[in-house]
Amino acid sequence: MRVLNKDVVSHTGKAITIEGWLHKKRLLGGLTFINVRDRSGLVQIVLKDKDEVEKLRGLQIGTILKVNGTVTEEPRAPGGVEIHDAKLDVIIPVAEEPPIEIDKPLNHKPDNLDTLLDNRPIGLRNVQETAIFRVQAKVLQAFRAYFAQHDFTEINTPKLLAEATEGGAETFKLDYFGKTATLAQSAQFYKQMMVGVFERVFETNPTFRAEPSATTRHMTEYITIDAEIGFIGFDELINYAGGCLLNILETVQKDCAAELKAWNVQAFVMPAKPEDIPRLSIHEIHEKFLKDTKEDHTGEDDLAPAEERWVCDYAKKNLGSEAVFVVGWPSKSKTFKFYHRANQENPEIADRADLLFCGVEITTLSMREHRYDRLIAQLKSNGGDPESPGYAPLLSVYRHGMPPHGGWGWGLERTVQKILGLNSVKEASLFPRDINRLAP
RNA sequence: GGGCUCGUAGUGAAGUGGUUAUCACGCCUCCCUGUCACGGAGGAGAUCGCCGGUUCAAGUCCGGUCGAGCCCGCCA
Repeated sequence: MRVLNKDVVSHTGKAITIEGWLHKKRLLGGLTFINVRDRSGLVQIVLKDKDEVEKLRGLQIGTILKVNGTVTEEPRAPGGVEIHDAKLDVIIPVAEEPPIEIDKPLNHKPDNLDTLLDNRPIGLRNVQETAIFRVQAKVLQAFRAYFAQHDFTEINTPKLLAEATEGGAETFKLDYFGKTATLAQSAQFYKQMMVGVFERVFETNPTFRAEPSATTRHMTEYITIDAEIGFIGFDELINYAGGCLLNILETVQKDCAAELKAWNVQAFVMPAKPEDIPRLSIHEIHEKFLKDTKEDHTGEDDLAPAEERWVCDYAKKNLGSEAVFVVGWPSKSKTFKFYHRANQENPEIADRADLLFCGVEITTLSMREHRYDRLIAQLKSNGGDPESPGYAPLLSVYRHGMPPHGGWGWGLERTVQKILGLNSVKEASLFPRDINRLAP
């Protein structure tokens, strides 16, 4: 009966069996320490018998071991217990040394990102790398818990599509039995259709963008947490997103203390709800801040990356928050999609907010235009053809009753990147895809 | 797509135009009974990304090429 490493401590004095990977050898002559890794962590084994030590000669980290021994209390051991009088059973011997170190923190300097990612299958065994993805799994759990608490239904929508209709991002095209298919750049239309069914839906879905972006915050494939909520107003939608972020941060801080410590993460500065800051006032105060430094370009319709970084820094120092909602997006702009809804009182402004966290946009949320006639008008003025078969499924649900609704697309890897303070979003993806990388 | 920077053992780094390219980790051999980045002695491992040029002499300078990183643009 196999005992997990994390449970070894509760078997003190007993003979047990553990199984796992050889993680570290330290030979001190008459005394040898080895660490064995399993899914629950590491445990230390003490070998005094020369024959047992000899079984490990020439064997590298990664060797699969079965170990029988007695759990012994030992203050000098990590965790206070270790395994004595061990008999080793080498299940799978490994002679090849790992291409990258797995028993001490890996180099995360941008210059070495390529090596880090090339050696990903083995490098991920490094406990500090593993920590990134334990946090990511926890963030996903926190999303699901939050959605469950608020009565959402989890859905899955197709990623192989006949044509791109949402506009904006470039799509990947591929041969589909002689026709051209595209990879989904968004679940937008499908989740709106599902509002007509479930009212509240969410999906954790892969998203594909054929943008030639080479930055620390872009990948060609990433995970979006899409949510769409019916019978809701703009303020309420913002509150849901703020509550969701707070829930994620609290969950991670509570359940991933060791992982955060491994990455030297300080406690988050986060109020119950992040402030709303109008986009134009960010331009204004940022320009004032820059004064005669003209290093940064201020975008007409969007925030420049430098402004996103700056406003989060500003909010942390002055507003007690590492997150802000940027509001006040123009409705007469290419950033205003045909399905967006303009503000009732001020039609020049969209009911849209971007959630910035630690200097990067992690979420875009907006109210959707739910009135059929206005939707058609906006589609036409954006150059879309309502007769196009790509729009037919979406438009049909509007004719059969769509409530006021809104939702968001939330970047999972960016969220984890910023929680852990990683340089690049690619470090928060197991096997990232970018304009140059399609493997491993 | 534009700009800038960088390519040196498996990994991370040093290297003023001048002997046999240096160091740390890892690996191999030996010593070592409380290590936990163990320690000590020795050893193997590099066509210095690639091609060409300048020079008596190139890891070093120049040009090209391939690869990577960062910023911008685009995008989320």
